[in-house]
Amino acid sequence: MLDERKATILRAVVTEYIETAQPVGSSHVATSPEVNVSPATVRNAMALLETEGYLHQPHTSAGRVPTEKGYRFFVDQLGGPGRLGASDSQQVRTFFARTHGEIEQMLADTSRLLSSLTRYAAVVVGPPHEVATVRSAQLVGLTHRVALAVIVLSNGAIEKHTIELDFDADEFVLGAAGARLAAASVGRTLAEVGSLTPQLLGVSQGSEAAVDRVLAAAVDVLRGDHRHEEQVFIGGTSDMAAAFDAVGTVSEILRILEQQLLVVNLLEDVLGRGLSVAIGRETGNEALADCSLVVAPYVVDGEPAGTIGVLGPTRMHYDQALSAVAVVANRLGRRLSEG
Amino acid sequence: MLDERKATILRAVVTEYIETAQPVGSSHVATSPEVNVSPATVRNAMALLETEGYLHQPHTSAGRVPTEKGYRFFVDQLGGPGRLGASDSQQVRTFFARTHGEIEQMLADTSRLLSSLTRYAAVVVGPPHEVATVRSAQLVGLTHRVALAVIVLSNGAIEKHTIELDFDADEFVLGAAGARLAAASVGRTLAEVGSLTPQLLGVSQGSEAAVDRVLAAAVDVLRGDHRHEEQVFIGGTSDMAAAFDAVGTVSEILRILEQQLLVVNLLEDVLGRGLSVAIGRETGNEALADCSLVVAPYVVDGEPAGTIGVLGPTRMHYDQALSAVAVVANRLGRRLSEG
DNA sequence: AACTGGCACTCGCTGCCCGAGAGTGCCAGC
DNA sequence: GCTGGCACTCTCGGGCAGCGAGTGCCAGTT
Repeated sequence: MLDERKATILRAVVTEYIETAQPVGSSHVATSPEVNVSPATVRNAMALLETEGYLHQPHTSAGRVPTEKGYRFFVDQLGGPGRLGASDSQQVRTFFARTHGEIEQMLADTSRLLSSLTRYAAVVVGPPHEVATVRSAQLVGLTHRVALAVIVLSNGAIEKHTIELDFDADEFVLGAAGARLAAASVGRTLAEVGSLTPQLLGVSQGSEAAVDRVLAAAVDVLRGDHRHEEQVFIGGTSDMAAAFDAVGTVSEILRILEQQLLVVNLLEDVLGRGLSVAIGRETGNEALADCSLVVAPYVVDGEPAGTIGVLGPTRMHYDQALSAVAVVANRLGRRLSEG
Repeated sequence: MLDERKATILRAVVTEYIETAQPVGSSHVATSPEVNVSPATVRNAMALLETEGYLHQPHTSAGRVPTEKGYRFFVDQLGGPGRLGASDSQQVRTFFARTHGEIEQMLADTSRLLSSLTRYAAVVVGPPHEVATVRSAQLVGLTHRVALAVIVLSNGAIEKHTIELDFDADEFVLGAAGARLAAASVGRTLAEVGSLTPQLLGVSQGSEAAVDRVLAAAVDVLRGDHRHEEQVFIGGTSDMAAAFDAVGTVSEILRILEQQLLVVNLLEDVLGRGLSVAIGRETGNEALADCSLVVAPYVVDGEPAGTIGVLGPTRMHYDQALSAVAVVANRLGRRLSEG
């Protein structure tokens, strides 16, 4: 489709534009070491590249700027993530050697790591709580008619839900209900717990009506809420902002990032289309027309568990971003697998 | 200090500048209804206001712009928060009528409410976990040598800490240790639990050495961590961004907001100085020279529990921001008091 | 046939000038 | 003590020229 020379020239234009953010002209390309032809030849090639849709000319007598198609070619011919620079990979190594403790803290720190590596905004989507199994369940009374269901999951995450009761439940009732909830749910996933009602209620032996009512309320709450549970951690918005020059664009992007559910869907949609890079409108969001998104899933215990990604301008350093995302996803998955 | 006329003129300049972001000239001020003197008189007054440091002239033959001192006068003479507009106070009312459930969710939603009311960035600092008392404590095993201490507090918040053990603890040991931890900590504050070691270990009766070791590790972790526990929720960064015109400024502000600890200290420092508005450098942070901060504490069960605030440009709508912050702080405190 | 050098052309950018307009300070008069 | 008037300052926008980067095309060379 593109012969070797045109590919080289396109590559040079994209690289240069990513670096300088200025339209790049033929003579500049001709000085590049990989291209040893005259500016005139470059001009012919660039004119062709423009008619084929890889480049765009803001106005006559300006240099060329890559189109989305141009970036797409550039990214495709990179052929997957490369190796990380020495200091960066050192940073990743020490980060994962040092980090420990709560999973949320770790994911939040990971988003900071990723943004510090790439200098763009980083998104880390936590593992969905559905796949983890329940380790412990407990009901704790807060006020007369409000109790808290606290469920510890096998990956160290905690689900908590307030339960509003329409009657006073004393400590004893809550304790009994909690014990039965625990007995019925430990070892199962939250989804299973949610669809557990009939059997669970069937266990009723002492048949304290109050206990049954508490249990019903608890399971009800758990069933209702186990859907939008992916946690999202976003870091490096300041770096992202610095990469754009219109404050309006920045504001729009921030508005997107504020809607966590939307961000999760965005990443998973891109991943679902089998992409690891979405360029401009490929993200499926008009407001991100000037952005690119680099994503990767991470795998915990052999199962895809979550997604991480980097959001920057279309003129991002794709090679760096790809390697950083790949390495971090890999290490994060391994770290979470060992528990 | 300022006679009535100069005060009126200063007020008019500030109001006008907040509205238009353009330097305001004498003739424009003279058309304002509160000021019925000629432009020439206004000019004299404005020249004085400038020498006294309330106004600044970007260049000869431009209008005047308020200085920090000018804004300060303006804010002081507002004399506290006014009433909220009808639709805004309706929005607050329905928000607090509808909201329920987890405290974190409520605080996060509150930050969104506040940013939607003011169109600036909103910061909500959660209650410190030190003051709440422990309702329930539990140890749950995650892997062979990692356990999770789950502590439910009276305000519905949850503290969780991973405990890394240097030996294998079975379910029985964890259960026993958890029970003793619960017995010793329920009803106390986390700070008290942290300084509890001697007595707690003294209770040892069955004297299982493993149980004691787990307990020691647990208390150790709890003592170490009960300091920086205020959670921070930030909303409306996109609105904030839209209020500035230099992308560099926005990026710097975002960098501040990304450091949650710094934000907490910022708000509490301002509050500690007895201010409810910090203008420009009054915030104590050079990077916020173009920003103002409106803060208010909220009170739960008669005790100051946390802080909320709004961060916008120095030319913010102080009256709106003040009322919004005051009303939301008030309602939030009441909402959290009733549990 | 393909590449190259040369050339004419386009067009944005910069600097300059100039006039309009907004705003000021000051002064004399009421 | 306020006001109208006036001269002055300075920004802003338009118009214009020169520069330079960049282009397309063509004829010549290999």
